Amino acid sequence: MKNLRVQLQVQINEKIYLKDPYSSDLGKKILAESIRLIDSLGLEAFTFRKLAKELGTTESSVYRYFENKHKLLIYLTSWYYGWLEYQLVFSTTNISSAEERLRVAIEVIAKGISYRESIDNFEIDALNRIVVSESSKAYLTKEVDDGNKEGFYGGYKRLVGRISDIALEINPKFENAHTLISTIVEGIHHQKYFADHLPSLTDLEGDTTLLAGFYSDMALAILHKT
Amino acid sequence: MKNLRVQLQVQINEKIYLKDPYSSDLGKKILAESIRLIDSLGLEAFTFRKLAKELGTTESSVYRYFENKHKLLIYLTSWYYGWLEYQLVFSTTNISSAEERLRVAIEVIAKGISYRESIDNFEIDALNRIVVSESSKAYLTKEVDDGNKEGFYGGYKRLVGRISDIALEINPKFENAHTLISTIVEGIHHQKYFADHLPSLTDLEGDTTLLAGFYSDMALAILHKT
DNA sequence: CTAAAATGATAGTAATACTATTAAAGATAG
DNA sequence: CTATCTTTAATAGTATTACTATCATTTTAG
Repeated sequence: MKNLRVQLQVQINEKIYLKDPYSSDLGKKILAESIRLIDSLGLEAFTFRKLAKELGTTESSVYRYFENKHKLLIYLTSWYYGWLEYQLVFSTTNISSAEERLRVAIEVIAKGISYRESIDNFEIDALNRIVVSESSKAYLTKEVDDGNKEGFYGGYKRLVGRISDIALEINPKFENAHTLISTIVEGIHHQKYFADHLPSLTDLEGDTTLLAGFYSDMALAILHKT
Repeated sequence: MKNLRVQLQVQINEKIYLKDPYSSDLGKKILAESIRLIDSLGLEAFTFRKLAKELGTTESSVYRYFENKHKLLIYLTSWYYGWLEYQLVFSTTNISSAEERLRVAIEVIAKGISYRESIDNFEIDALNRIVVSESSKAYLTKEVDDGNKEGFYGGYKRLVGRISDIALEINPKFENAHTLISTIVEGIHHQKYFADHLPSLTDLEGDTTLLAGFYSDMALAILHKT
């Protein structure tokens, strides 16, 4: 096993970008800095002009990589879900119990990406926060159907599909696996946001273990009931 | 009982608007037309200029009522949740079984507002769609904490609080009532959206009875398990 | 060393998100 | 019924956003 070096790369749908940001230095800097800026300004106040200024480059250079900030957001969330999928597969192989695998899967979603897992020097905490507070804007738009046809949401769908399969192992007759899992994934994000900003809408305080515990219990309760 | 006439009015936090849209004809037209326009253009492409044009009035007149389109969105969702709260109270009084009340409550959320209930001549279907696809943008913003301090999200919180109370009647020891209910309310909206736009993330096809059934079963499963 | 690719510099346009000012209409009170 | 107060309309203007285009310069790869 010596000298085993794995080049791990999240595969992103090519239609999301104009030019692969991983193909150049500037591209990678655009990703890293946009994570920092979107996190600090919020998606609405974030602009390519501000991004370019932070990077000491020009607007037109940024536009060479992404058509607009919405596509960039889709890129970032796709990257995130791609990474989580890897995380998920990695953490659940060799666990024979489907119930245990479901618990682990939900924990992965609740924990998000952690520092030691990340290869690129993105600010992972910031990316986690972006996913919590901005990711639903990636699909809550009038262009969702076109984007869906182009496969922009494939990463998210695959993740939900994979966990749904685990749920179906637990109860093959359960008819709402996708509904259940997408509810849980969205739920985790919303509860984290509520814990930080609208605490009367939640009982949790942002503790990811408790959060994962709640949703695991809920999933198992309904999977066993039906 | 003859001549019983009730003036039903949803109470809206005064800080949301600059001038009460219910206080004038133009104000009411702004509400009605903005519902139609936001539904057809989406929030991003919706502007006060376009709204004014549709109404045959001017931008500055619209700005006299609302500071910006975000506040207008908050107004519309507050109105919606205020109405739903009334709906909820009305539909659940005189039901002695807490379980049955929870089922009815979830059905109310899933069904949204229906035509015969509406007093103002808003396009109710359009408002229901706006809530599904735009309402989370009302709080997913950098200004959420200020807005929360001003009480902008009171309607939503009260609704969740009320249904949580029903859940607690069923199981007084349940510690995650708010988490459960806000998950369900958000879940209902997301599942409706997924059914229309990202069907592989759901198993339901937009049938509100099935949707309500799923979430009721889920709620009761976890309320009884714990 | 040269060609090709990538970036930088600069400019420009249409639309957005407002604010301000003044004129005209409508309602209301004495 | 007129004076006045409020509301709306008309017009203008500003800073910013969201791009697109062009061309010069630098970097990189063969």
